[in-house]
Amino acid sequence: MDPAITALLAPGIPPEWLAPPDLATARAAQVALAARVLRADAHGPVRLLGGVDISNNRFDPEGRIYAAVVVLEWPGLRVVETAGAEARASMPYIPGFLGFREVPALLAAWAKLAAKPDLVMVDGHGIAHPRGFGIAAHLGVVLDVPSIGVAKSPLVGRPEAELGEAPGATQPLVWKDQRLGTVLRSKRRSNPLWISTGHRVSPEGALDWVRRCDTGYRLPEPTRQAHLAANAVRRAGMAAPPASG
DNA sequence: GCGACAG
DNA sequence: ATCTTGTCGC
Repeated sequence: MDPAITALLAPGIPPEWLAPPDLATARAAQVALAARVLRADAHGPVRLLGGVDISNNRFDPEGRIYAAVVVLEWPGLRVVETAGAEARASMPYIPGFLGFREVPALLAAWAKLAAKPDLVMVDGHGIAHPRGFGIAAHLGVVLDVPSIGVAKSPLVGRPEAELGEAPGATQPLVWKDQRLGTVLRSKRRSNPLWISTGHRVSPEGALDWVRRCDTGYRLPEPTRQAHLAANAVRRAGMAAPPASG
């Protein structure tokens, strides 16, 4: 295990839990770690916003994962730093276990940042997950950083009522009598975003932050920039693009 | 038992 | 997730 990465882990997070040997162990780790998720706004002032995403090749026999972390100033939403990393996938994509596939690569990129974000948006679900531990909650808990899940399609739960067509329309995202987040039509004629608490951010707070990061695209700026950055990392075949402004 | 199933 | 430019529709 890379010491640069284990040094990032919050106290009480066993490094070996990042890459469980089998799905049964992975599931147990999710249940244990989900107990640490804070579903309320419990964070300090936000001056730096983070966005993370990964990119990979459809049929790369090497199973390489290219991760990117972008840091944006708040307010302003300008990208002030970008970090990338390449890692081997420890497991294939399995719905419900995305965190184990992508988080290690994200941590490797995170370790390269000069300044860490105060709050991060993740491409995927937070607590809107079978065991309440989607990738946004996963990253948030292992780093103990406030996080928000911004997914492009559903995993569990549904809008409380029919979602309006107008841009800005919302519906509470509910599952098993719990409000986990919000379904948001961020853009006209686009499929909605599935926003949920990751860690240290309430379902309502998560929606507020996503709305503050609207730049006219379907995705909020942090996640949108992270997606572009991850693709750039992969196409360049490099793991450490220089910081930009 | 069967279908659903983030990226 | 990714292969890919222009094109159709609102």
